[in-house]
Amino acid sequence: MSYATQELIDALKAARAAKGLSQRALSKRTGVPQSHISKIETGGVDIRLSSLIELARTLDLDLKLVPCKAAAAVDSVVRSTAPAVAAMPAVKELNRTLDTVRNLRYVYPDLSELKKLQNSLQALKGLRNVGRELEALRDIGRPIRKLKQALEKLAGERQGRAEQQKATPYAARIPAEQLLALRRAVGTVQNLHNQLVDTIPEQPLPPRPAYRLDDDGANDDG
Amino acid sequence: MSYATQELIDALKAARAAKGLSQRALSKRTGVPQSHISKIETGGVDIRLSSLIELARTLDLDLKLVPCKAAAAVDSVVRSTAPAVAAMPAVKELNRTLDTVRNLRYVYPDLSELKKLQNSLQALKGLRNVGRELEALRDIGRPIRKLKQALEKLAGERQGRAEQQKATPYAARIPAEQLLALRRAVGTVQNLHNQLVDTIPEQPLPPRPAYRLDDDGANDDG
DNA sequence: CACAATTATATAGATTGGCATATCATTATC
DNA sequence: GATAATGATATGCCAATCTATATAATTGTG
Repeated sequence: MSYATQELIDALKAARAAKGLSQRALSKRTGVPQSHISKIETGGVDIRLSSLIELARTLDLDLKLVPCKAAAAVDSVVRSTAPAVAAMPAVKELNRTLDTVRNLRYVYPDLSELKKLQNSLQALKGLRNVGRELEALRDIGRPIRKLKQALEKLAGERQGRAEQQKATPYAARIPAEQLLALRRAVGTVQNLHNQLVDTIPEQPLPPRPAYRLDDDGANDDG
Repeated sequence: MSYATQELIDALKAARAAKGLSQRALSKRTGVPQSHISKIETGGVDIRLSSLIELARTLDLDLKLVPCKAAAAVDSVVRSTAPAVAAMPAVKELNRTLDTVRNLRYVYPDLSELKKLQNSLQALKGLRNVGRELEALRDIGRPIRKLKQALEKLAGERQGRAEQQKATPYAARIPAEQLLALRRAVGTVQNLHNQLVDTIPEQPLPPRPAYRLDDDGANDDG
């Protein structure tokens, strides 16, 4: 496989990872079978143009033929658009929430919902267009911070009562109400993620219960 | 074939045409068989990435994967590099010569050498790096303008003599000397073209007779 | 250890890629 | 003016390889 080819394939792979899409999820969106995506990413197959374009489109990438002379300038332009997002307040909010979650996970390391939440947020961070979703991100972060406060208060109370905390299954360590809130948060994040990954025919972003409706989305599995 | 695919193929085709390369010439340079190039350009075949990259490379194009968001900016950059050439004095000289030739063709519409010359000049215009060849272009334009003057003088003389101009074959309407000069001009232009298309292992540009030496070059046929 | 999700492999079928050649256009020669 | 010749592009045929369906290996989780 030529260098240029490898470079393109790597870019595709990176883009998929940045969006937090699994090969299967990407497959569903593109119509390109998952097994192909696997081969493409690993096996150095000489992919056909239609497949490449399908994959690129779904990853919000455009395949362009630019004069070599302009290649450097183009790279510069591309670089200048991507990290612009990183400086925006939306990402700051996102990072803040991510910190909160990491903090929570330190206290509740076995809570799978927290891990899921962290992963979803991380995936969200990889999306280019997340920068415009400040409000949505605040709506996500606020309840999570509230949740953290509630849990801290709870921990304080429990400390007084000195219960047998280790024996109880970890999921039971926090009241059902908070657990539900947590799951709702995961759902909201993944919902937003799906919205941003690209316009998919699904219900708008207002929080929905945590149960599944379909399995088209990326990673929005239980 | 998808729209995006078609667009890329068209771009390739245009790039080839702009370089004045025949399918066969491109084939020689890329290793991609001419029959494929034909199929690619016409038959809507789902070309493989390696072929696409080979063709692109030879046409001085880079295949880039850019975020859709940055696509417009990239287009702008590409546009801004290409026509920069169009404003340069070298291109002005080229256009001047082209005008002269068009003018001549109006008077001698059947003279195949003139058509060839015009085509060669047009192909030259499509080359990115022609902008640096002001002197060479002047060397081309000067004899052509001189040729035109000579022919105009000749036409004036003939008008007086009132010969049967229509009956004589068109090639005979101008004296052998001028015809030779014309052919020399064609050769010079195509020579320069070959030089610029990209560095190919051939003799340098000093004017050579119009006969063929090999068939590797683009269009440097008789 | 079972279960689920993600990724990799195997075999069957479709299509490209390459070779030889046909078609079409233009030029040269008689 | 007809015909041959040169060059450019398009079309059949066959091997090579990609794409697709199904399945297996791998990894993480409870």
